[in-house]
Amino acid sequence: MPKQATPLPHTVLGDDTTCCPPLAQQRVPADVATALAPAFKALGDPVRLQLMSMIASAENGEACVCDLTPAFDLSGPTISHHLRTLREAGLVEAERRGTWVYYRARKTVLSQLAALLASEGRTTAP
Amino acid sequence: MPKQATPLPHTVLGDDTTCCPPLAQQRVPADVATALAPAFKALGDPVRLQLMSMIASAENGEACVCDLTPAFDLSGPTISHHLRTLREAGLVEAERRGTWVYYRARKTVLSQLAALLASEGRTTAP
DNA sequence: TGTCAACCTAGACGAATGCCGAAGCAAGCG
DNA sequence: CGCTTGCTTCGGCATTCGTCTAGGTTGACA
Repeated sequence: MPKQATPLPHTVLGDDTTCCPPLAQQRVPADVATALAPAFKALGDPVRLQLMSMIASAENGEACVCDLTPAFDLSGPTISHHLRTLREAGLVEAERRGTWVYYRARKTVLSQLAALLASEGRTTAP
Repeated sequence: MPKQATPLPHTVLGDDTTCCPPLAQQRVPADVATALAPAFKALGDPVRLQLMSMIASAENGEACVCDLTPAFDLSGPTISHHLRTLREAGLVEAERRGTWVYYRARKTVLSQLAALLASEGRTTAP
């Protein structure tokens, strides 16, 4: 019975992760770096960066794979593979509705990454 | 005399790149994605993410390699290779002063990446 | 000048990545 | 029921990546 109710077995990053003292303000510990690096790695490919943008900027916050795939000169399986990478990095989540699969951006995670890179957080508490 | 004053031949990203309508607000064009992806890829490794943080959060905004290397269980050349990757991604710049080499974070670039990931920019201009 | 220390470059090698075609599920439709 | 369409998974290559050891190159100092 390896079939269990494990809805999203991947998803390393949680929505509630309080992981975000700006990178330039406080040294990132090794374990945090290990947890966050996959997210940056997932964004470190032009195709995935575009996919991420297309999903995040889509109309209802979600995009159908059938709209994403024809935007590239790549095979369906390859796009699927990139989407899987984004999913496993915790950057998007997928949902099947009828025939089509929709991807939604996890904006909380994006915000965490943005906060980590931001130079000016609130540099000094008065 | 192939020795020329070529201080930083790599450095893809410029300080003045106006590359940053938030990813979730407007679809990232292919050429922009191609230009930015290497920066994210460079951050997509735990060691480099820590290096980046150590450099960016260092005292005078710069860190000596001699301080960075012993912080990891890795050989000197490996650290040097990671620093080179960060340098070629335009995230840091290096300078030799006497015996030691100092790395400085290019905070402008970091801010650009942060702005790209930020969900809330100023969503609608009134 | 010789020597030492700090750092980079060169070359090698196993592991991971990006890509594809083929095959497998899932939904819908005849 | 079977066929078609949408998407994923599987198995395979060629390429890139992370790491190492060995060998420079640069600067300081006796």
